[in-house]
Amino acid sequence: MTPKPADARKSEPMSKSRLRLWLKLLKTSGLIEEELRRRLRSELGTTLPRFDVMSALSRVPEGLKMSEISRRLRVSNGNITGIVDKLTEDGLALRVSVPGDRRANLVRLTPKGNAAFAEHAARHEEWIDEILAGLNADDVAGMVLRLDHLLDTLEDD
Amino acid sequence: MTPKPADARKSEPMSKSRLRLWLKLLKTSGLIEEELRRRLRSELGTTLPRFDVMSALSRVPEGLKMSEISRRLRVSNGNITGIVDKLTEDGLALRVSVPGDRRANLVRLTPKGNAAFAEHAARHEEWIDEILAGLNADDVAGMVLRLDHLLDTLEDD
DNA sequence: TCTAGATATTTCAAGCTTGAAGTAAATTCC
DNA sequence: GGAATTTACTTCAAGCTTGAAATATCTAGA
Repeated sequence: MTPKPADARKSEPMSKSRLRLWLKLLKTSGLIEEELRRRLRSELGTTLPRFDVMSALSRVPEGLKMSEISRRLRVSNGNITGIVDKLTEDGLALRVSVPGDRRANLVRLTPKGNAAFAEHAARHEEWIDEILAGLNADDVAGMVLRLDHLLDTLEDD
Repeated sequence: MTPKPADARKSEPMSKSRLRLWLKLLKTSGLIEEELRRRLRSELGTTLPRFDVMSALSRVPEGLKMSEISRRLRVSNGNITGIVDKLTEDGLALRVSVPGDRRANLVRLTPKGNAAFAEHAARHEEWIDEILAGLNADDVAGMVLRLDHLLDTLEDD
């Protein structure tokens, strides 16, 4: 990790600088994610996966199919089964059968789930604001531009 | 996820744009990480945590203490115990006692471990180069600048 | 010396995650 | 209609991850 002089970097192969970029990206998102997990746990008694599922559900009052949740969150079906089970045990979500398709369920937040998530989402937004407080509007806009470009290149497979 | 018109964004509170930035950052690193995990698994029969531990060990031929590995990788001590156990079972790493401190062990790559990691690291670098192929030298440099700035603000706690 | 505290590691329970295999129901096509 | 395929979901084993508790050892201070 000892930084080389700037002029040495220029002659470095692209693969090395891309690798360095990846390591920085990973470190950055890991640090932020770790902080969020800690706060979700200690201040709200929940976890990031549950927060993510509730977040997806909160956008669609009529509910989402299990497979739709896993598609949106990019995680496996089996994973969602377990998380929705837990949310259901805690009275935050429920499964509703889909008329005309006995294979599927719609998962929906309960009123209790909605109230809990409203609170969680507000706290989450405050935390991000605090964690990223060192970035001004230009920093944020510049970073978003770069990330959009990167996401574009990633998403055409 | 429906994008608002650009002029609507300007009046949006900073907390919202910081939140959007975080979601993009998370998505980006998640997509790349997922691809790396898949390839480590299918092409090299290993996992990201093992790769990370071997990577840390490969930089220090004389070995690292368990606690030093967990500090560098920012994961818990108990976690490292399990991963080093597995690497040891596979003959890729070994524990060496530290003269003068019977509490600690140095963990070291075996010759087999070194050979395996050299191969893994080369493939890993190729994959990153391929995954980030859409970014040219300027893109990479610009992104690194932004990330360094963000890391600076994160690391003064 | 003795003892309080710090350090190094392991163990454990609980939870997340995946990919594969299994069940059930719907759809397509001959 | 009936067989083959696809879709929806659950179950399971294996592995990662954490935080807390348990051991063992070392270190520093009274």
